[in-house]
Parts: sequence; structure tokens; C-alpha cells
Amino acid sequence: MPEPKYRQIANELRAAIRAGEYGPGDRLPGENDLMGRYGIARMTARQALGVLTTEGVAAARKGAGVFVRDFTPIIREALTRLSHERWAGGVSIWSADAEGRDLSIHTTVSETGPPEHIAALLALDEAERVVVRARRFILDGKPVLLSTSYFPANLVADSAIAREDTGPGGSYARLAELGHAPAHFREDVRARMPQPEEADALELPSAGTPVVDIVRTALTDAGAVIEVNEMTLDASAYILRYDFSA
Amino acid sequence: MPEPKYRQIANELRAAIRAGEYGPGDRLPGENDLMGRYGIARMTARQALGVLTTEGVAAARKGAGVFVRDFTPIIREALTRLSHERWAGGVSIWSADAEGRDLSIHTTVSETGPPEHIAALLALDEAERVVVRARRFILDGKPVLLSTSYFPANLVADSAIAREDTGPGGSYARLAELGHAPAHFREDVRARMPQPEEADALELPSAGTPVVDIVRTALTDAGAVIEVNEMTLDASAYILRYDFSA
DNA sequence: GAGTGGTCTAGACCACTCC
DNA sequence: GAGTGGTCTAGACCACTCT
Repeated sequence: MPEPKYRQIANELRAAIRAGEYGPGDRLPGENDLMGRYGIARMTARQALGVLTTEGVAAARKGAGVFVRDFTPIIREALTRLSHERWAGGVSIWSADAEGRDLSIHTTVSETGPPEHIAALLALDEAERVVVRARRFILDGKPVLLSTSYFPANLVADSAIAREDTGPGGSYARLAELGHAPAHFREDVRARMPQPEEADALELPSAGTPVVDIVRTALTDAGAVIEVNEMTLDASAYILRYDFSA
Repeated sequence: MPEPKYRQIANELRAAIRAGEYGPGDRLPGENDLMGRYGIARMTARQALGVLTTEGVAAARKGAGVFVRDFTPIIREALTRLSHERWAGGVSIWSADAEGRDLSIHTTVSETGPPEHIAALLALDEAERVVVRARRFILDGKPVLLSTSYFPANLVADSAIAREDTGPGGSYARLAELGHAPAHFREDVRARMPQPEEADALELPSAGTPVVDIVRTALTDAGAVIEVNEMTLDASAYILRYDFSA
């Protein structure tokens, strides 16, 4: 078979989208349309549409149809957001992303023994504990980011970092007050397909949307790791921007 | 339906993988196995396995079976690789990634009118032309990166940048000799599912592997953009590392 | 040649949205 | 209620790999 039917049909639809015949948000021909138009079985029509949803080009809405997806990512400026001026001035580092959009954050704080890989990054003994700040960011009604921050409990347990509201400037301003101001950052970025729990939490379409993992470690000027922040982002919602010099 | 059969089966297989019953490279129960074991139709077994391949957890090899995927990403140090010392010392910026692995690069060079978005980034007039360096990076026999660099033709047309072999230190060393040493960089990173042509060029499994787009702009100390580099990476092959200070 | 995944048909029932 | 996508069956033939 040179090219299977379902691929040919997917190609035709993709070409039509690229040509602008269908714009973002437009409804594509559905399963029944394709069955009639090409004289194929339902499962074959589904396969064709499955190609486009897997590519992230289209998304199906049960009972409604298959629609061309719309992308309007926000730009996450890695350096600006973490600049000293920013949090020292009492501004949340998250406000950088929200720019006139509706951002809400759900926070839960706890204290536990650290997962193994976190203990290693924070250079903690087995017995030591960590304060965990788990957050969920909802932008314009849609969750876009899951974030889990780990701090050594012996450093921050008595500070606002262990409370839901960390106060003006957030955790980093409090760390500075405690004499552990973050000075250097490392962000390790990778992309992958989400696990079901993540797809659920981020309300991702059933396929076609990768997530981005960012593992950020924050270090003091003395080189001590004082925070590890694991983030999982809806990849379709973000562009990550890094500025640096030679 | 609380949970469809194919999802239940996918969940069981995923749990078995997480529990270590199946390790990287191991063969999973195939379509026929699942049909027998659960008393389901072929299409339903396929759906179950499809969940895992879409998640990137497993990959099917025609005629052989469905196998748990193996990930051994390489760390791409964004800053180290672009440090002045590096290319000024005659070292390729790509050698950073390869560390004892087999890297080969296919290069083609051409000169054309720039695509619209490139012309905008390079601040070029319509009439001006660009030198285009298109490269394909093959690591241990598998393509992992597609790269297309654009330079203003009026600056580099007579230099080694317009030839396949740019000489020691690469394009950046040549730019420096021409008085346009890159001093600042911006990398815009996003992740998405590949288009068929890209999946082909990167030899990606039919689903489950996102790509990462990096658009890098290089600026001189005077603030002039002297290169735009569009890269597309096999996301499963890379971790991107960014180090910076507050 | 046996076993594998890949494609395809022609039906069916269901849950969901509102074209 | 009509139309939509989601799930599922029980067959079939094919191309591919080599368990």
C-alpha cells in the first residue's frame, strides 16, 4: 500500500488547513462527512481525524465536532521574571506572564521527607525534611502550569514560605531576608507527552499536546542550593524566552 | 461508561511498566495477546496499545512487537556552548553535546530571499538576500536536530560562512573576524507535535514524540541582529540547560 | 512459515451537545 | 430529537520481521 486511505484523507485536510480553508476554531468535516464523501467505514474516518488530533492540529469535542486548534502562547521571560529587582521590589515573579490576563493561583503547603531526587539536588541528609509548595496556575480559566517547590525545612519552616501567603515579593524576598538570597539559577528544560494525571490536571485535549518540564534549582551566592522547583507546563500555552551573553 | 475497556487495559500496562515489570526495550503483550487475555476485538487491543504509544511510553515496530521506549537524552548547555571562549578557541559549538558519541553533520548552503518572519527578525529590506545554512545532525546514527541559519548576505557572502566548511570556530569565529562578533543571544523555546515531514526527517516514532523549536537570534554588541537560527529537535533526545544569575 | 503490527469493513450502541 | 464523536465487535487481507 503506497499511502493508506486514512493518511491521504488526513493529508488533504491538513493541506486545506494550511491553505487557510479552515482557520483556528473552525469546524472540520466530521466522521459522518468523511464516511459519505470518501465511502469509507467509520473507523477509517476516525483514523484520519486521529492523525490531525495526534499532531495537535485539531481537537475533538464530544457531541460537537472536530475543530482546528487555536494557539496564542504567552511568553515566559526566564531572566526578567527572576531578576533581583523584581522580587526585591515586592512584585510577584508570576505577574510577568499574566499581562492583562486573568491569572489565579491555587497553593497548598506541606512539610514532608523529600523525594530521593530532590534530596540529592538539595544536598540533604535522609532525615532532613522539606517544605513543599504545590501550586496550580489558572490563566483565563484554563490551567496552564503545575509547580512544586521544595525548600530545606530547617531554613524556612518558621518563615512565611511555610504559609500559603508568602507576602510581597514572594518566597525569594523571604529567602533574602533569611540571608539566603537566590543568586544563580539553573533551568533544565525537556518536553514529553503528558501522563494521564497531568493531562487531567492541565485539561489537555486527549492527544496532540506535549508538556514541558522545567526543573529549576536556585543557588545562593555561596553556591548552596536553597530551592528546587519542578514545573510542568501546557506546551501549547508557552514560549520560553532566555536571554544571555557570549 | 465509567472507564472504557481500552483505557483500563492501557492503565494496567502502564502500571506494570511503572512497577518495573517491563523495562526499557522490553516487549509488551501484543495485539493478539491482549485479544486472548481480555477477550476483546483487535481494534480494541490496538486502542489500548495506542494510548501508550501516544504517550510516548511505548513504540510499535511492525512485524516485531510493541516495546517500552528507552530515553537517554543529552544535555545541551545553552550558555557553555555559546561562550566566547569556545568558538574563539576554534572549537565547534556542537562538540559540547557530542561527548564521546558519534556525531555527523550534513550541511547545505544557499542564498535566497528571506522568508518574511526571518526578514523581520534580521531587520532586512525586501530586496536584501540571506545566506542560508541548513544542517542535519545525526547522533549515533539517528537524526536528532534540524537547523537552519540565516545571515545577511551583504555581510557574509564573501566569507567562509557561505561555504560548507566554515573553518575553525565556525560561523561565529568568522563573524568576529568580519567585525560582527555575536555578543548577545536570545533563545525562544517551544514544544509541539511534529509535522509529517519533520517526523520523517527526524525518524520519530509515529506518535508520542514531540519536537522542540528553538529560535535563536544573535546580536552584536551594537544590538544588530546578525543571525537567526531556527532549530527543530527530537524532544526525547535532549535536555536544554540554561544557567543565569539574578 | 509463524507471528507481528497496519489497514479496513459494516455494522452496533452510547453519551454528549445543540452545528 | 438530530447530529456528533466515543466505544466496540468479528471478521478480513496485507507487509513486515524473525520473539
